[in-house]
Amino acid sequence: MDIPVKSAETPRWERRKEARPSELMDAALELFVEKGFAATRLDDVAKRAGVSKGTLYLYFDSKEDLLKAVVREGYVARIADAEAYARAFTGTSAELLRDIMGMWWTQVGATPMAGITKLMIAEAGNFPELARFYHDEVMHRGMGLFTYALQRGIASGEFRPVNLEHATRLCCAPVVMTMIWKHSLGLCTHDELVPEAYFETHLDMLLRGLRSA
Amino acid sequence: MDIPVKSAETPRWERRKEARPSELMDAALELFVEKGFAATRLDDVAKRAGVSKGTLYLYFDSKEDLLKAVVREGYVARIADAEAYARAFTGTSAELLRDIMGMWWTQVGATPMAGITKLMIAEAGNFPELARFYHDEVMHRGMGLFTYALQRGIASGEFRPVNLEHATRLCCAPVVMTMIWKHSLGLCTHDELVPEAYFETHLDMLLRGLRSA
DNA sequence: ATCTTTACTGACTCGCTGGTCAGTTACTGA
DNA sequence: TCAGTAACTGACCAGCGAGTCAGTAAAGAT
Repeated sequence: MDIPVKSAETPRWERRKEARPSELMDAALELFVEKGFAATRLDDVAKRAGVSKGTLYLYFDSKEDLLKAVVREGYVARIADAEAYARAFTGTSAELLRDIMGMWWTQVGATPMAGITKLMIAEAGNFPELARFYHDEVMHRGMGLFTYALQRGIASGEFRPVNLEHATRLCCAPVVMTMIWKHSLGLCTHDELVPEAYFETHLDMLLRGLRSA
Repeated sequence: MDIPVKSAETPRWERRKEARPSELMDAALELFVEKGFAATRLDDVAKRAGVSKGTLYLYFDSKEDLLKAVVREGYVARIADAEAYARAFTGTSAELLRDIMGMWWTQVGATPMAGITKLMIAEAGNFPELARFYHDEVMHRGMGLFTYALQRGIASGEFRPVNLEHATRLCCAPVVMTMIWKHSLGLCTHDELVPEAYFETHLDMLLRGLRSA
């Protein structure tokens, strides 16, 4: 009697214990960035990952737990790589600044991970511990890279002495703004901005401002 | 029998038709900025404004309507004022840049209104029309002020020719970032940054980068 | 004083969604 | 081939909060 539709064909679902968490986190990242944390339904996250909501709860304790996983996952070891790169660098400090900015954009800014920054800005008030983690482990260490390059240039006489805290922020602000823009107001405009060209202008202006002459 | 507590004292509530809307919008602004749109309860908004939720619905059709009112209200005519100021300005373009930035910070950045920017970034995806309104009427016009000052300086030979689109964004990014920071990750750090000093450094660097020499 | 108007209240409804769990089905290995 | 296991499903529940409305009382009119 049972209707034997698709019998012996592909099973209705597969067991894929390994792949599920990252698929769920990818789906969650997209939706959290797009709609915000509170406005995202877990049913939708599960659907986008191709599973049911029950499965989501096999891998994550709660919605907040999922958010934390998404943020921690996105951060990964990229900053540590960049730190090692900076320490080993032997060229001019101007080149180092350019490299750090380029790596930041190509490996983070131009990827979906850039959305995490927007997400943390939107949700910092509701998840203070998570915000602190992100601030300490991502923002602060990331900014530290620029501080290092600036300090290095000043020590060698390549740059004039400037307020390090201020100069570091001035390096980062245009890049962070561009990442945020892409995932917020930029969505409702036909944006002609070419980030790479923009950052080239940014570096040019910055280096003129840092010239020791 | 009725317990005559506070009889003949202050009435339980007052009729204040005129003041209610702005009081409600002020309360809503605070909570939206603090918790985000979806995570804010209208009961809390009403309570903070000292009324019941029913009263809120006398003045606003829905939660979304309240958000729109808050955003439009915050924007007000400040930009128009600044535009008039810029057109009438007779000093150097460097001074004009400094004035625009200073006015922006003191009249918006340093007030609760700065939170609207963060709010729009967080909610742009959920309210496209509102985001477009904010983009066109606030961001775009605001950036136009800097474009004007830069163009003016280039025309007079005070600044060297630069990509206007890029330079405009470079002027704004540090200010916008500081406003956003104040209302997000900045909440969980004992931030030592003095915005006024930071913007002074920003202008100094910027003007060195713009020097025509 | 008393009536009328209307700003305001707060208890209620109802849809929605985070979270649960008993049951189902794909795999495993003997 | 046929249990045994565990990954997965989806119907369900409980609580929450946006939005409603019949009733209340403050201010104004007569």
